[in-house]
Amino acid sequence: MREVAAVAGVGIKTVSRVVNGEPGVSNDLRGRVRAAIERLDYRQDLNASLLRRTERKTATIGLVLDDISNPFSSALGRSVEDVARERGVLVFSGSCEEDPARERELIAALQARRVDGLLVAPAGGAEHSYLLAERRAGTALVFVDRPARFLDADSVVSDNEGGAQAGVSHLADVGHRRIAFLGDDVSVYTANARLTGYLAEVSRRDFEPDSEIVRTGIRSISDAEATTAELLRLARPPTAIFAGQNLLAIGAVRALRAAELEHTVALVGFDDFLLADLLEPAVTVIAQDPAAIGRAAANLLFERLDGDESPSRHIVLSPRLIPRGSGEIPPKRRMRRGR
Amino acid sequence: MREVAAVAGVGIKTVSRVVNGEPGVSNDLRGRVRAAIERLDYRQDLNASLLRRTERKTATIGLVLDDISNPFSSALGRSVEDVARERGVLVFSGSCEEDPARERELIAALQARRVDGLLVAPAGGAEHSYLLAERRAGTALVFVDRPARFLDADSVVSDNEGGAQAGVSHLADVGHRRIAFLGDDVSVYTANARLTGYLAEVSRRDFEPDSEIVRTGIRSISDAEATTAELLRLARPPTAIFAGQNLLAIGAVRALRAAELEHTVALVGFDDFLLADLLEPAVTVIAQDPAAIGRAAANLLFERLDGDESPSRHIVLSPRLIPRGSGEIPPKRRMRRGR
DNA sequence: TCGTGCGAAGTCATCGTTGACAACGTAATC
DNA sequence: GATTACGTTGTCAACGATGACTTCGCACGA
Repeated sequence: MREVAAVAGVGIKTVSRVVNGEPGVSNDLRGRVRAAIERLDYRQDLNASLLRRTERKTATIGLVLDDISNPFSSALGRSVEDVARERGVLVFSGSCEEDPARERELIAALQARRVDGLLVAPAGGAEHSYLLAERRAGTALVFVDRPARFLDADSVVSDNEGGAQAGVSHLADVGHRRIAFLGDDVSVYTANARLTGYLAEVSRRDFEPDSEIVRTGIRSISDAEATTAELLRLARPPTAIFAGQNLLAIGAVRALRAAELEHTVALVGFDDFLLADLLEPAVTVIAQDPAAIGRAAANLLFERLDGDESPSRHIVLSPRLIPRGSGEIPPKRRMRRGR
Repeated sequence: MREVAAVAGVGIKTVSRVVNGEPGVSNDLRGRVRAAIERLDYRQDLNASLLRRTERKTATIGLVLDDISNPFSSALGRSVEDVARERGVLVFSGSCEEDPARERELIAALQARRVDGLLVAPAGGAEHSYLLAERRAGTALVFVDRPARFLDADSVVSDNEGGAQAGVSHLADVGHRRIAFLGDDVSVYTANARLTGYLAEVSRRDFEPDSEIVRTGIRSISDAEATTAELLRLARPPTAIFAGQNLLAIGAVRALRAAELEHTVALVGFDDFLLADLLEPAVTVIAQDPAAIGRAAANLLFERLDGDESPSRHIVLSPRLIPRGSGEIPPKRRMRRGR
């Protein structure tokens, strides 16, 4: 900057004024400064600039998700990015893999870089009172996909419980009485809520509860595949499966295919996924709208950054049942293998 | 920081030493400083810190991709993040949507924040000589998925041409002579390379070239679906389709299904995608390894940041043909609809 | 002629932090 | 006892930039 000033033959402050488009610079000087900037490839150092500025904003936010390569997360991330871009804000993104320690590390790293706001999908089991201090320090904070624990903060989530209940209800309407549940660890908020919805509907319908067909702690496609295979080998196998997450539904499809039962055992999954409609049978899902969740969360965050100090808001989006075939398979008495 | 120093009753420099784990602080003082930090919820301001430091590193890199919500991109992004995390580096990510202007804007925003390095998948048509200045200024630069234009810089790409050629060759081996090509705009490097591979193989085999069945400028699932439907309605429809990208293969599947030709017309896609193996027929693909590409690019970037000044390196990863069924359908004489 | 007002440009301190260096106290050495 | 050495701690300037303020020149009206 000093160099630019020297080359243009002006004071350093004038360069600052030109760079920031402030008034009070003659056209002559403005031109000379512009030329010097061009010639020297000068780029303003935003970090230094923001250090000095009164309104200490880095025009930067942090996005902490479970795993940005999950289709749900990446769609959400993309919509956050789009909202941020409109405001000239850049997004740091990080995956915490359901590890509370990793979550804290990530958030600390983001804090150290003085992000203006944080969008967080908290890891299962994490506890967020430690964020109180950050918030007092002025960082906006919105929880996304999952609410905070022990901290009163904005959140944007799906109606997981209602969605799961609707899914199970759908299966029950077709005639199923023995519906298995596949879900992630119950320490994960969404997994727990969906399990709750499942149990609520099972009990509302007076189905025989059976812990043997309620499986939690399942995280990956291959976990889900193995567990489903196990379920299918039970003495009294389920006639339908409710999968609590996109990857788990995919794993269930794999296992059903392997057992050639995809047209026999019904399946409803939480989360829509690409190609669900092209499988045979097409997979009935409770679809969330990740882009809408991300957009809503980002908008909320920016409202807070703009100074909205109203009490915490909790936005709940309703997922939508999309019947496609796999959820409409009626229960059939079937022979157990080898009997 | 001043506050911390006051509370601990020490000089500000001592606080700095404690925060940075520098030696030469007595245990007594170190303890008091730690306590004060804890009590005041002090967080070091990395931006200010890095401003002052001699080795001016922000421990931050930028990742510019076409669209981070694309499965290929998000897998790549995730592996970059993992490599970065090991080094305590945070990742800014942004999507440029094949828009060179957006790409420049994004890169300028990243530069203004003084990222240490950039990983860029350049937009089609973009030209990168403007990055010369940045690189002179010390920013490391690695191109990923696509090489730079008019700039000598490291790159990590797949062998697009070879992969496409192998895919077409595979179809030809099954007996196809009339193979359609679906691809993005040829200004996009990968699309162009894959088209080149396609044309090379078509000409090597002395197939009748026919521009009617070579379609470019296709970007989305729905574009691909519409175009495929069009191809199928031709007087002389192709007996096989080569889709130049994951989304395009999916669109082609949709159209084939709609026409009930999925078992009649062969299909090979570039890029693997989730569930490709569960479709009926399962989709034969030329699989890239996005995680490996991301990892390699990130490692290269960090080597450069560590001071490696050797000439530009160009890493080329070979994609792998995965036969699954759709690519092994032999050509059949078929009735045109309504004939 | 002089004071006034105004726009344009520059000076200086400062944001939070660290590098260079000085100052201090204590112990070992001559 | 004076000198040297060393480990601890503090002071100061500076990183690149901007906010508050001052200075300067000029036109204007009394």
